[in-house]
Amino acid sequence: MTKLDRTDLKILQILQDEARITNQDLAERVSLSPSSCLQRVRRLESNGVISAYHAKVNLASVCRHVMCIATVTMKNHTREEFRAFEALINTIPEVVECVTVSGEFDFFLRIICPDMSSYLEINERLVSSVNYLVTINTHVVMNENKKFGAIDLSSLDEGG
Amino acid sequence: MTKLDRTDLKILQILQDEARITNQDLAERVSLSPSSCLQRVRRLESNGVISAYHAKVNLASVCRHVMCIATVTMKNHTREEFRAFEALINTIPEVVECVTVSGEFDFFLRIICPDMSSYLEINERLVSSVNYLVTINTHVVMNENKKFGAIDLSSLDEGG
DNA sequence: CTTGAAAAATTTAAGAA
DNA sequence: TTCTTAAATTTTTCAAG
Repeated sequence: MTKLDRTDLKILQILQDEARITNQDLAERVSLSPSSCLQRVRRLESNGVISAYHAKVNLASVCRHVMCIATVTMKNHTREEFRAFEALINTIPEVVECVTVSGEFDFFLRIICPDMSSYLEINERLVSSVNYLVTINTHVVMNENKKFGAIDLSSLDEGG
Repeated sequence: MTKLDRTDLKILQILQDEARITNQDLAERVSLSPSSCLQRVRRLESNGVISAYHAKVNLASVCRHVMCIATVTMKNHTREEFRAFEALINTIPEVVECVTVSGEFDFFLRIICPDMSSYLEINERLVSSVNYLVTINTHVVMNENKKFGAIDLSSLDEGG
């Protein structure tokens, strides 16, 4: 783990929300010269502190779609079945997120697909993956109240 | 809703994962001249098709933290209580995502905070918001199997 | 949409705090 | 080290076709 100083955190905070800011503007915002600002950004990139830059696309303007969140519970908690399920997930592009969790569920999935009938197909593939020893509950996203974008790094640093 | 042609979709697909690509390189990838490529990107931005550019920060390299997913069920499904809850969500930076869903739960929340004790504080604030007429179930994220980044636009267009 | 020139930004290198 | 300055390179931007 690299040590990050206050300036690095400022850079990260800005780039989280304005990833295409010019280096000159960024340098000014953090009170550095452009070259030393660039040096820090490059270091954050090569250290993996910044792992990627994403454009956020307003899907509604591209095409109709549905977003669902599915809770998944495996009947048998063997390593093999988990591995098999995770492997399957990675072959389905509509499954855009998968996390393993503690508690009554094993996974949360986020699935984005054109309509409910295509959702049902995906659901069937997921359920059949481990010989139907899997319970999936689906929740259609009706509204995105707060979207996952930037994280307030200061709320993490100072003990929330 | 703006009409998007094949080239726009290619641009969106690339920018989703490589938001800081230079316009020259982007132009080459989509077989356009730099100036007309830039024109398209600017149009996508001003139409809101591209809503933001985010740097993805590897939180583990910044500081210790926990990510939780919480399911929320309101006892009373009145508009006022929903509004109150949504308003509260927006005052808590550690709640980085909130969606309204159909099914047995009303909301899914994603919460990122320094540790479980700060999580408990946030939980208490959420529960007390509507006179404790709210049920929250917490799931600690143990592993991020597949992270939410780019969406395969072709899987949406062609009927999944 | 393309070309091509002007303006701006990025990147590199030399050297100071 | 990390920073700044300054020059060279590359990119962005805009006008004209």
